[in-house]
Amino acid sequence: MAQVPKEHVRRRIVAAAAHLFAARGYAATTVASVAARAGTSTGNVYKYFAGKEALFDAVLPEAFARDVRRLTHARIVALGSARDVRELPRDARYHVVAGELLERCLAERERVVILLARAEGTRFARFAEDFGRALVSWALGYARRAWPEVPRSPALGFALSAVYRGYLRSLAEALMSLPSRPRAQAAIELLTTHHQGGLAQLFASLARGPAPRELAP
Amino acid sequence: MAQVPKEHVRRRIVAAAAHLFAARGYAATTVASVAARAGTSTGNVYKYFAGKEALFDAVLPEAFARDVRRLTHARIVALGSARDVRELPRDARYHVVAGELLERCLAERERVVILLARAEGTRFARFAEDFGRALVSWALGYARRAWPEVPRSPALGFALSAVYRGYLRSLAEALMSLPSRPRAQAAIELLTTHHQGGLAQLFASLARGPAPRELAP
Amino acid sequence: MAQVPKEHVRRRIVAAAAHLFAARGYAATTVASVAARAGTSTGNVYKYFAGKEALFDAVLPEAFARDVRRLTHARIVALGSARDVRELPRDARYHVVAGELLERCLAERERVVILLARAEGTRFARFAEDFGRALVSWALGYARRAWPEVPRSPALGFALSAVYRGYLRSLAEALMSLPSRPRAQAAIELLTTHHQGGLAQLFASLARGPAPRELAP
Amino acid sequence: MAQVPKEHVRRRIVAAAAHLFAARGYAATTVASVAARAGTSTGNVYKYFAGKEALFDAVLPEAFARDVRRLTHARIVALGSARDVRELPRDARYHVVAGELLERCLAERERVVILLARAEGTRFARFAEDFGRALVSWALGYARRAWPEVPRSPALGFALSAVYRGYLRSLAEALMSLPSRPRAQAAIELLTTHHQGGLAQLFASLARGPAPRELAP
DNA sequence: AATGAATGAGATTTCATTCAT
DNA sequence: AATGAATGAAATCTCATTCAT
Repeated sequence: MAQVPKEHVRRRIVAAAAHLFAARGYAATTVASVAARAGTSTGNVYKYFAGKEALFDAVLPEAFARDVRRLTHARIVALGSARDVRELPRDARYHVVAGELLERCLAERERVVILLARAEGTRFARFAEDFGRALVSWALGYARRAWPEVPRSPALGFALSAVYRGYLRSLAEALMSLPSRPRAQAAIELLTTHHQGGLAQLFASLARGPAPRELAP
Repeated sequence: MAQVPKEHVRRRIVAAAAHLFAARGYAATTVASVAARAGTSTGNVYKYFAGKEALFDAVLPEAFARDVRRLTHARIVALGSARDVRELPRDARYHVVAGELLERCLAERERVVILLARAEGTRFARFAEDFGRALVSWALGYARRAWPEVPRSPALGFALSAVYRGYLRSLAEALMSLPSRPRAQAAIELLTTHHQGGLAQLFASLARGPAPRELAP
Repeated sequence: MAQVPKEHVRRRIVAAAAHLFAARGYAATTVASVAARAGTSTGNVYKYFAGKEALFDAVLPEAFARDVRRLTHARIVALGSARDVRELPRDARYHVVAGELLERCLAERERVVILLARAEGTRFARFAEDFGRALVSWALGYARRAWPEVPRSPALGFALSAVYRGYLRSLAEALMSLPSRPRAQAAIELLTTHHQGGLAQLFASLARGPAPRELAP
Repeated sequence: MAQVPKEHVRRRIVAAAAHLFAARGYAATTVASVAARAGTSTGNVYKYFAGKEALFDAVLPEAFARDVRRLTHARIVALGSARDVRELPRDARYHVVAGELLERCLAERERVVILLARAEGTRFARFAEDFGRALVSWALGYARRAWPEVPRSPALGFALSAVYRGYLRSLAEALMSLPSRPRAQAAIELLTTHHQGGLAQLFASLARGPAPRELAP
């Protein structure tokens, strides 16, 4: 047998990498610093991972990004397909981030942060941007049912995408900064309330009509 | 040899650096690329600036950050001190980013972007975070006058700070992505509407009272 | 102007690399050793070449390999198409390596050596082997006209290919070891005499012709 | 723990090393790959050998190189001391590589290959070159008896040495590439025929004897 | 004795900074 | 003042060698 159980070290390396990637970003994190934080040597990291990229893949597998996308889409569809927000189960109301998605976000904080805000230099560099755009198109579909008069414009397209990206980033940072689970969840609910209140106000002002009774997702 | 006025070259270097820092971030920008874009040589950059950090200081002087902070604070105070939003001059209504601050943002897009979103690796790395926190404390003071029942909680503190940072970031990205002045301004107005609508909704829900007639800054 | 003419340094680097690649092989040569021999620093080598591979390409461009192949083929065709060796011009007689090919070999000794014997780790790793096989097939075509009874066998195929590769290698080494041009040329002629005498003997013995009267050990 | 006889493991390690050194060369072979092929661990290799060099010594002991040298010399002396080639025993005739030497070559292919062609980076790096020179001096002695007019010249010295080295290398490659014993032996005979025919031709031409009637390309 | 994880020196490559011209 | 070649420190990655189990 070897002197330390392999799996133990591997986990320590992945944890160290996740922490540092989330804290400083992929590019600014050196393999040496990961090794140091994991309590091992630079060379040894390469016993477990083929290289820095492979280490990143272990921290943030493609499947994770897929899940985030899928779960988010599912939430939007669920919220949007309800004829009226009042039909939604009480605690799901207004919340894009709820259910399984919320669980994942809380359980895998660092991954969410990296995916949404620290992926510079990786294949997910554009994820937040692309995802923001996708969210906008999903959300616009829903919004048009409530406010059919909402016009199209480049500025609006940009603003919505920025708003969604900002929302996602905020979620990521909440997960990052609030180690206690209930606090993180509370913050997410506040952020979502803000996000949706903002969208409602935005669409209402564009439609020049009165604020709708029920809010956008 | 050449009697090119020093100031001319210096400005070209600063402009090139501002552009590249804003586009790729401080760390990812090489001095060589700045020199190339400025149409001069690497070595010559060091005739004008002591090093990469000094170049950054020239692009984004402490005074600029101070101005952003001061002008923003002034706006918040102005909005908050009005007994009623209806007292505000018409076109300033609801807008944190307006007046001189808006002018500066539009005129010096790149600096704002760098300050709020591309400062990784510089002494402003935490600016957005700290600034977000400051905005929160200013805004909370105002909010408490309108919704005295709003409780204090770490989650709320964090959420507000995140919301403000997200707002600032969105502004930065709007400035970055929309080169046309009217579009950038339109996007900023939409972002501000969203931001303030969101805050109103957030405070209202916390106060469990009805949404107020007039919105928070 | 810079402190040293660029072209001068570039040439020194290429020359140093050519020397070391030829002496120790590509893989065993470090960029640092090339830089040292060129009288410069490791980092500076990268001002002139994108990397070790690019440096190799500069030392041994694809075109050089193509020329060696083409000129050799042309010689074999020229020799083989003569109905009788006695028809060949006096000084071309017997010589695969003559004319332009000989010139290139003498003028670019190190490149020939690298191509034929020190290319491990580069895209020319298999050049000598492939080239040997090609030479065999060209030469066998000619040989069958002179000795139609020559049989086919794996051992013969292998032996011919080895003989040709050995011949090429010898040429390379002659070029390497004999700095004086007349000596190198003299050695090449001797090597060619040996090579061709050996082939004649080989084919003759296979054709069951008489063994020559005299034999060297 | 395990009471596997030490000698068994040792042999497996040496065999694995011999195979890999012959296939890829000393420098390109990693100790880990040797261990893997031997079905043991890297660490354990160091229980049997002080290091990579010691492992090489075990694969290719000085005695082996000495034997190759001695047996070859003996063959040359035997061939050279016969007043006439016709006095030699039939199957030894013309063959430098025959008898015990041939046996050793066939039985210990890998070692011969390493010694003659894959010793880059070891103390035998120059063996082939030195050995070629030695062969030349032995052979020249013999040749002068048959062709007393053969002149001395640096080019001739070099050419002979190259020819011998090429011959040795070819033998090594035949041993490498032809796993079947009869084929390897057949190839060796063909290579030897070529080698000796070439020498005869070479000496004859130097002695101003007539060119042979037929010539290969 | 055996394992394979761990180490650290060295290789390639990048880039802020310096320096000769 | 201007140039861009030169330098050297640091990052990624490999591998011979050591060591805890």
